[in-house]
Amino acid sequence: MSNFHQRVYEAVKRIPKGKVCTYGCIALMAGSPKASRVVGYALHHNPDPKNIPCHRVVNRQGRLAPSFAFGGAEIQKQLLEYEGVKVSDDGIVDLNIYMDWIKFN
DNA sequence: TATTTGACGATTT
DNA sequence: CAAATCGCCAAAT
Repeated sequence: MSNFHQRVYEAVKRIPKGKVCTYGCIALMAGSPKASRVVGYALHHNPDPKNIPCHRVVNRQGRLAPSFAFGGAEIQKQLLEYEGVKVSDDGIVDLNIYMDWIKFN
């Protein structure tokens, strides 16, 4: 298994409950700031759905991935709200609020 | 080894 | 504001 995917998985697992992270951010933590695409690719494989909260991962706009297909954007929205994340009707989250945990990493 | 592809990002039209 | 385009990187075939 490639070290890169491994890094991505660990990074996603590190996301605190009630917080979210962007693909680019995970890519940055994984060691490649530009590999945001690969992050999505890795999560798409999702070898460990029970430990990998993909619903906490959103795109740069704080918007739920349009091509998201793990059950529908509504599901992700509900999951995030259940964890205390405010989600707009369009499925937009406040990155300014939920990205602040990153500076502690 | 080379080509294709994809849960993205940022910029331009 | 929405669609199109280019750039980026690694995995899959």
